[in-house]
Amino acid sequence: MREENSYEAIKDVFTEYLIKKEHRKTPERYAILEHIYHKEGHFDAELLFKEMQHNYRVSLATIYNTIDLLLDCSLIVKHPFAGSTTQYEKTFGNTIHHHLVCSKCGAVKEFSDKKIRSTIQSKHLASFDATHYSLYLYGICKKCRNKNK
Amino acid sequence: MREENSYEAIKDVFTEYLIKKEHRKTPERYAILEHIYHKEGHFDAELLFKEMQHNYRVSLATIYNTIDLLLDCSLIVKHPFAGSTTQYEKTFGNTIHHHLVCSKCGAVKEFSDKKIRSTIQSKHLASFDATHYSLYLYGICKKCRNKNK
DNA sequence: TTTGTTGCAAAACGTTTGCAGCCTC
DNA sequence: GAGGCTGCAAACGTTTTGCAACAAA
Repeated sequence: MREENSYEAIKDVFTEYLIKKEHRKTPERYAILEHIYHKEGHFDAELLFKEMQHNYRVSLATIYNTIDLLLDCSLIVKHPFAGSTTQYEKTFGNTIHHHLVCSKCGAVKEFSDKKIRSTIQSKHLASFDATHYSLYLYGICKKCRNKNK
Repeated sequence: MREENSYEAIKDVFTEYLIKKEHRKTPERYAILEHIYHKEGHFDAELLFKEMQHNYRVSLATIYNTIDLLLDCSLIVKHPFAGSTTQYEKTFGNTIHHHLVCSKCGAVKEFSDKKIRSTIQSKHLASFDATHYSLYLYGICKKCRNKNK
């Protein structure tokens, strides 16, 4: 299975990271990683907490702790969207996409553009190993544009 | 003076926005806009508050209020960098640049790439009027790369 | 066995809100 | 003059922290 394989690879990345940093490989950390990588879309700490309560008992504190680790090893990214909670997203296994953010209503839409993608990916910086990127286009969405005419 | 002209233009954008939205043109709002547009780099609400205390008395509440307005009319953007406070940046008057964010140490560096810039800018989306964009490349900076060898 | 990690609850912190007075319009 | 805006301080809600118990190494 493609998905199985890719999740196993992700798990290995995390394991390597934990070993390198001399952090412990706790079941909670893997449960959180697994949960994140088996769902789609953006999430915040509390959403994980609520969703996971059905299957696996973890405290919010542990979720925050694990989110920090996952950010540190780039398995998730932090988004700048407005709103009270910080939004995250997994970095691998997604169709690579960009975000359109409406400056008026805050709506976030995703799109994908091959040319933009390849231009960015082909950029190699001497002093920086880029593993992934986030692109946000800000503007006015269709709905808001029509509203204020 | 080039700078004077461009700041005046920014001010006009803000004024138009305030009129359109039927918000009042208060001295505090213009003072905050002016302060932001006469400084370089990223900032958060408290930094503005501290810096402005020397010249102009504004409350933190008003700063937050004004930041919301400036976000709404796209004169500033919100950044997704890690850290306790939300970071903002003016959208005009900067050399257009992209951000390199080190996943390890959190350092943020700026760079500029003509090809990336023009590819993104030439993208026209039917249902979305894009006014500006933010690009973040995530990876490991030189310092951290050497450290963990 | 050692010590990092967890869960819980309390604390901290950035941001928002309520309200009285002020100042645009 | 009316009502939006400000400053202040209190409230809110997310995230962090301290601590005792637990479990990975």
